Amino acid sequence: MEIARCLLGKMLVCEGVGGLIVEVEGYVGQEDPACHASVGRTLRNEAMWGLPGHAYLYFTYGNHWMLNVVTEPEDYPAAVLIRAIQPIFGLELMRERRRLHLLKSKPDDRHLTNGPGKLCQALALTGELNGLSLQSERLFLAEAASGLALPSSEIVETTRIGITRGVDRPWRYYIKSNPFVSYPN
DNA sequence: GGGCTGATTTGCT
DNA sequence: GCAAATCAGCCCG
Repeated sequence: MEIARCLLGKMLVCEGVGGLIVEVEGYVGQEDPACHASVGRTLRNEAMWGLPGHAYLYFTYGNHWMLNVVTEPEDYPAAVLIRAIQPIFGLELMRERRRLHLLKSKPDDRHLTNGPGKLCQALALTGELNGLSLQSERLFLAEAASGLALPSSEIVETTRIGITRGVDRPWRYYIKSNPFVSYPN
């Protein structure tokens, strides 16, 4: 889970649109009942068994793509789900893609990227990018401007959400008091 | 602001 | 067939 914590505060950019990672969850190994790899190696979760530093993208609930960062060496399935980012670049494009103005609720930039499905829509991340390196032209993960790691006093550790198995493991991390975190405590 | 529910497609048993 | 690492709308207060 060390890597999950390190990803907080890092910059994620896809074709000029992106922001700072503010919320993540770790899914580790076949023994983790919430990890997609718990069912073994399949076509869907193949990318998780691949090289670290690459993307694992999957589709769920009929509408949503989810972005994960593969974290362990080849043949050990583990990844960190990016649950929320703070928008920095390409705000206008994000607003267009999210179509907040068409929703009933009042437009609020927090709704651009405060959830794993929302941020994929805002950055236009789909299965097309599955398995891609996170140091590629299109999709890029970089150090935050300061280059400094976040002090642990700024990180909140809780249980993962939106799952039905392995709910006890405290592998969700987010930046304290950040307005773009989904379901802050 | 919080809780509940329907939507909708894919991958896997 | 069914469950799913979600989201938005609706109701309530």
